[in-house]
Amino acid sequence: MYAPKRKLDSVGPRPFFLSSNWLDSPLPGTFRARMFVRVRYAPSPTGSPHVGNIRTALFCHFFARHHDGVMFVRIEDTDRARTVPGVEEEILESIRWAGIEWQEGPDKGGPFAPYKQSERQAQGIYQPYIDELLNSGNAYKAFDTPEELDEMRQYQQINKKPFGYFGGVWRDASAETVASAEAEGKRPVIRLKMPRGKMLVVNDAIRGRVEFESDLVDDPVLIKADGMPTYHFAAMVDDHLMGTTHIIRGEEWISSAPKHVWLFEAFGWNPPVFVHVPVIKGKDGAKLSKRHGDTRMLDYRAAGYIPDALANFITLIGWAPGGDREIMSMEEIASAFRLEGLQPSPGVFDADKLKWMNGNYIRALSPSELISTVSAYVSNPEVAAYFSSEEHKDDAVVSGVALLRSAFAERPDYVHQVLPLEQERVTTLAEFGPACAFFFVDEVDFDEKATEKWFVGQAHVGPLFDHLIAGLTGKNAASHEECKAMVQEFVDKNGLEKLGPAVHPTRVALTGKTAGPGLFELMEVLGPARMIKRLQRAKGMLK
RNA sequence: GGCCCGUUGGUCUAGCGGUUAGGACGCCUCCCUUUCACGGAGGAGACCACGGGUUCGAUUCCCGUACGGGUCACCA
Repeated sequence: MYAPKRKLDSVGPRPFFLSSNWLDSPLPGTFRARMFVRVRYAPSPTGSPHVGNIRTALFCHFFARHHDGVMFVRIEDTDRARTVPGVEEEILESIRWAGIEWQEGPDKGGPFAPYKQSERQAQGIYQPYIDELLNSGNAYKAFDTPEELDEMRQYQQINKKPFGYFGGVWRDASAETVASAEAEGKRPVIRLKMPRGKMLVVNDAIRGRVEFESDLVDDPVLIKADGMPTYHFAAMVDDHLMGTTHIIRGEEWISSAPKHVWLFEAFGWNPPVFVHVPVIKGKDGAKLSKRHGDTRMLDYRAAGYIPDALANFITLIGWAPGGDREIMSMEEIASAFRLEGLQPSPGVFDADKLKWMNGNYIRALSPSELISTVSAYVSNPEVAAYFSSEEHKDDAVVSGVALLRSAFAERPDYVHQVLPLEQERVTTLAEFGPACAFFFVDEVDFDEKATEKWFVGQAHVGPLFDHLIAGLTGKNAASHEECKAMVQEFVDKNGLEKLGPAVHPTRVALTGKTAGPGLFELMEVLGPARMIKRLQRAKGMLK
């Protein structure tokens, strides 16, 4: 288990080089590599985390690991209406499955607990800060009704004005006006008073200096009418309070970044470094979302992906170690991870390449890892549910996995022999089901093309099966070599030039298919009893 | 529409002023071989979006244009 080398109590006034200008500083890379890092992963529990969300978490994790820093998780649940029960658990489960390690969070506490904004709000943590802003004149109460705001937006749209709230009547309303509105019992929101005529600079670690004209940035709501803070407010206050050194988040946040830097400015706080990572796009070029299908992180677990493979693959979208390296362990990525390797442009999620990578990871599994991995997979109820759903319906997988599951329980030794035979032929764990099914069923399903090709009009096949049945009868086991000798003997006696004409029909009789593991390996595992039965049944199908 | 960001083969990318523009996925061919797969060897595929500069020299630096993306909520 990874433990931060840095003591938590070292969080405090940050050294000069952690200012957002750190990129401009002449400090050599070696010095930067030792910089103190505290990063947060701040998801909102409004829906199942998808691969894009988890990639951000992965970046946080690798960055923190690389610098022996701290990663913490903070749940941004300030929108009560949109908070979905159970999602918080799913988020934690997703990042845990991805192999991410965090040192502080809602599940494990930490020096800055609580790590859930609804709880922080309940403790009154944000109150003094909003009061400070109100007192310093950097925030104001606005009493507009939703209808009025709608009207404003329509007006702006029609007149092609910049959209947004640029003050209305409340930005500079007199104390009396505000007081009388309050006396009427109206519930205001509190908005940040953005500066006018100023250039707001966001120092982004990937893009460098990004400028925004403050006149074009509207006044964001800080506190909603129900008293809850918005993301803009809560996240920045918390990032300051929790000692965040780097805000690693999706590129979709970049346009609200000037609001965030201004907030830090208004408080007189030293801002963290912003790192806006590029979005992940679907094949259609648009930001990855549910409608692209197969984006939910845990669906990949159900679909048979190895977490390390998925993690490896998605961190490579938008990040590269700088050479030709691609297949990298979590450790290797952590040690190679530098912000400089982050890409500014969005990347497309290529499911084919993911499959290739997953196949690589499956092949790299040791015999014991193979067994434990597949065993855990087939006993996971998520799997059947996933492949029974309408979008992913695959009966072959469902039944194959069920076969494997009961085989694990009833004849583990047999399964252990079977699995390695398909290891280099599958690209997902799910494929083990259909691929291995023939080992476990009483009667194999015959592929029509296979029987047509090898069971029809091939005079030597009948005698071949008889030969094998005769050779197998009375045996308890038949080794790879013995099986091969048997087939070879038939080939020699009948003047067949190659092994093929004997091998292929035998394979079809035994497995029902034309593709699969080496015939003799598979025969050894199958054993004489099963083979004799199958050979006899196949004999009856010859034409 | 405003603002912001981006642009190297279909996709992920290396490159950080001078390269036959490298690798990976996918695709094709061949080899290995009892099939499939793995593995190995090749191949097709990029006028480095376009147009201007700067420079002895630009994929690399600067400016435009085009195209793509992001964002414009009392959501995050």
